[in-house]
Amino acid sequence: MLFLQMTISLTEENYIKAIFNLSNSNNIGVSTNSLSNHLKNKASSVTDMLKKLADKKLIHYKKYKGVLLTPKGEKIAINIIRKHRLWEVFLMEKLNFSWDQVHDIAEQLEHIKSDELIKRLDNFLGKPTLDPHGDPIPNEKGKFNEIKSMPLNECKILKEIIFIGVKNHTISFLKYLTSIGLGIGDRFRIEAINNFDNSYQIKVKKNNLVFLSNDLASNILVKIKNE
Amino acid sequence: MLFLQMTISLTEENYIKAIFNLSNSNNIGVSTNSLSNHLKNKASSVTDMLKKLADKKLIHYKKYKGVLLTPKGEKIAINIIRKHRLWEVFLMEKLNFSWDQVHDIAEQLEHIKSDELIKRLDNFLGKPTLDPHGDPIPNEKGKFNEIKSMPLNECKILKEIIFIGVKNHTISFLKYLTSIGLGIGDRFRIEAINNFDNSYQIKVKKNNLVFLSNDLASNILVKIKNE
DNA sequence: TTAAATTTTTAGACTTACCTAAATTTATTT
DNA sequence: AAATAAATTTAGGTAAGTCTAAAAATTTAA
Repeated sequence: MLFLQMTISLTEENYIKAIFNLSNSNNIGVSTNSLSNHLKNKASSVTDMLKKLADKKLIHYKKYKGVLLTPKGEKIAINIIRKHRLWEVFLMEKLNFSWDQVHDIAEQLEHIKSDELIKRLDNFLGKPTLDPHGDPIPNEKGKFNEIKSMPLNECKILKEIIFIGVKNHTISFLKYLTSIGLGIGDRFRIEAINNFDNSYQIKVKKNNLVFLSNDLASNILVKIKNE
Repeated sequence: MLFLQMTISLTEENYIKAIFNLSNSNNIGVSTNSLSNHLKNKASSVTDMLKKLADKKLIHYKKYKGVLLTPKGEKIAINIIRKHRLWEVFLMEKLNFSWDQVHDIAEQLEHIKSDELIKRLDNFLGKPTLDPHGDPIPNEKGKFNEIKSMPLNECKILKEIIFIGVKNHTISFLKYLTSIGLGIGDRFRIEAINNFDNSYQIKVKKNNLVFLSNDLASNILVKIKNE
């Protein structure tokens, strides 16, 4: 049995990435026009490429109906995003670029083909889980750390949650967090959710229970630990 | 007055690099066939591209006569080589790749377009002048450090010379160099060349005169300081 | 629910970078 | 200096990825 390694062109990679980025969590297909706008190509060119990607089983495509990535296509998209974000970390942390300079360069670097390179780059950077813009970096298996702001829509009472950042960067907010004993990197569990005002009671490691108002909770970024 | 930035495709870059690498120091044009072999393209394809590069004033091309790079073309070639070698240093020194793994990856990375990136990478790596294979890395202006093994064919008596490496890596050779007071990084001047046996007398900084046999001299790598 | 507007696809063409086969030029031999 | 061999170019064709213009399907609105 012979397995041929399907090659994916740079252009195809860009279409796959665009489809991924334009996909909503609701499973509504991405329209030809939105891809056309996003990629700055004519809609007719998009249609041509969609046929090609469908032939390669990277997308589900029904004429006039918009597209979604297949699992195979999604894996490719996530890998490109992983590479993009790791390179952004490299550019900012090692080469001291500012956040507004890195995108265009990472856009080129994300297409470099070498799994070993990305493995080593990941290690070199200390296996970061967030890029400099605060976007999550999927791991080698394509798994994203779930980074959300509270309130969490699912029941996460049982899982360990890590406090990884804030939306509101005012000094007073940061001081308040410190005063209640919540620092970046702290792990906690939700002990109770008060349905009346959507406030939380959380237990920070080695500390007492802490009360979080919904307003406060919605300004912190958390990561739900990968299983 | 409007200056249009000429864009050079990846393919064109590879042709320019190939022409540079196949050019001898004697000014004999590179043949279509040698490019065809080197690039693994048919000779007819090479001819097509040569016409295109000539239109862009990147090469001097006369039908049936072979090609040479114009100063403009050479500048581009040297910049690609600079990028390639800097990335190789990065891959080996920062990501711990072995020398046989880096070429293919650097072959991709050399085409990333960003002057600022290369400037910062160069700094990050400590502005190296040699890549891991011992090949010289041209500086930002495209100037190569002259790295040669002795005997030097030109008269370099007056210039300061830096001892930067050895061809022969045996312990006994290295021990001998140490014993005569010559270590890597040492600067010296040639004080005399003995025409009879092509041996040298050199003056190492702050030391006495040292005698170098031709045999010994031809096993050390030196850099003639850029003016 | 039919007409109008919008979206998407089809059809046909262009450019880049490649190919094969044939023609031409240059180099080598006798 | 012909004749042959080798190198190079020309001519015509292909695939990828784009385009414009026109046709078809879908959606929106009267």
